[in-house]
Amino acid sequence: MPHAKMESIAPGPTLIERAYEAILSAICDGRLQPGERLNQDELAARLQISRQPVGQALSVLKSQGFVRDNGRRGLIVAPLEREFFLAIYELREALDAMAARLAAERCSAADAVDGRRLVFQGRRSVQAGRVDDLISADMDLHMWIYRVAGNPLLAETMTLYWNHLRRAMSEILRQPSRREHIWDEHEGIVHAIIERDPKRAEKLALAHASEAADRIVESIPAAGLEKPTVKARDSLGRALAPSGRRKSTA
Amino acid sequence: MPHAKMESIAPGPTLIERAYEAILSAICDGRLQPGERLNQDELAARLQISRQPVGQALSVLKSQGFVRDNGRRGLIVAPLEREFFLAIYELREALDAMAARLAAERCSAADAVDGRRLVFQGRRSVQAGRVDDLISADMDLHMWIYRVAGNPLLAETMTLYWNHLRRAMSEILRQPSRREHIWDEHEGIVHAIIERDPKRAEKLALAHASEAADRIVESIPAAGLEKPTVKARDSLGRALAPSGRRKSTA
DNA sequence: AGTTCGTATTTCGTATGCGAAACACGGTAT
DNA sequence: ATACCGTGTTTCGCATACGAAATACGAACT
Repeated sequence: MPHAKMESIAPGPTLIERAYEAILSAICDGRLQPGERLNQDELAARLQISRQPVGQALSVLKSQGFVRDNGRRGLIVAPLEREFFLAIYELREALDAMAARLAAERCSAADAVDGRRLVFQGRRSVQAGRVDDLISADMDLHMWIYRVAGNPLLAETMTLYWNHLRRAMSEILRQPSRREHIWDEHEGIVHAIIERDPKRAEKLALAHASEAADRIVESIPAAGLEKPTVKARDSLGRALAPSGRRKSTA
Repeated sequence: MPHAKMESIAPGPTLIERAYEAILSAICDGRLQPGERLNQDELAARLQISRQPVGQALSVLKSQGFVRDNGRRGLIVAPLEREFFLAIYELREALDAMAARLAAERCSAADAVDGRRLVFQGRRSVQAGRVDDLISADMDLHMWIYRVAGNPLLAETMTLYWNHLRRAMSEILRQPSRREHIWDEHEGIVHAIIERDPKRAEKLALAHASEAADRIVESIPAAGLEKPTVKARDSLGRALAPSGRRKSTA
């Protein structure tokens, strides 16, 4: 008896995946500071799990460049380095330009609706002024482009890069003057895509990425920016612990 | 007393890293077939280590797309899928073009010497006719471009992608007719870079990647290509075991 | 007091132990 | 003969145990 068409249910998120997500998000929004040391025991205690899944999650994060070996003394959160962000933006210029071009070739009517909505929501976030929302809206819009471009690997790769960028972004978005301008550019790109004008979409996306690169560079001081051992421990603990119940930092 | 300027010695490769390398190379050169199931116990036994480092290595390989979840039944080697390679080549077109352009802007005299030597060695490999050597020479040349381009992240990213490509490449290089042509193209790109002609380098690199994409597509059948459970076990075992002290690629 | 050596502590990498969930198989009933 | 069901086996995720290597600290000696 064929039970209709039914696929096997997905094996729920493992502790490894949950640890990965928890640590990654803590790094990306700054609750774990650049250069801060990561202690497996401590992370495990916060997450209320054993060291095993924490270690596996850290292995993956290391391979993705979010954490870095610290000699024989474990791992540290990757510092914010100018050259690294320059490198990311160089790649982003090439990939965003391509993405915009492909998106303009493949944009459907339904996609267009989504795009317009994202621009609207972005404008609203600018009004509201919360920095976290601005970052989310920015990411959402660019992810829309990647999705419409129809290349899953592109979306996946850029998701990683954007997680790196998020770490430096709250600095950039400090000055509210730029915010309107950013969304003017976004709107231009989206319109070019919706109107299926690949050339223009590509050109605008390239210019947008270029500008963003300039802004990043000036926002990151020459040397690595690692604030040594700030006591942001409390908010970290709360955010990492799935049940909210946390051992005090001692 | 400062003992001259002496940096701390690097902590040797861990079992995790060695397991990662061993499994990755087995996947990339086909000793582990697409779709083949990966058993932690078995891999651990072959490598003569415990399951722990094997599991960590597999976590990383999974995050990089070389292995894939197989429901609740562990992991399998990622099948060779047409869409995936199309996606890779789409990215590669953008990134190779950019890399060639940047390399042409930054190529030094010493770089030029290396580039010419790589072309020479490539031609020699074509003469010799060993497929493994051809793949290595191809990779080496493209890695040279990435390195000269001066973007470490680009080199790292493309290394990953090339490891994926290697899996499909031996199929392509079957027909020896193409080989000469490939190295004609390589030579053209290298010359453009050495002569510091970014426009031409970019154009040639784009065309080269485009052609390669076409070749890949026709070499991969429409559906996933997983040969079920071939008995390549013996060569695998020898190659994975650390005691097997010969690197064939060297 | 300053320096140096030895010991305790930290912390990772690795191995092993344990339980749960899915598969494989053989026996039984129809 | 075929369908079904219960048991044994496999295999993974997670926890814990153990040893090595490095640091940190304190005591003793000059």
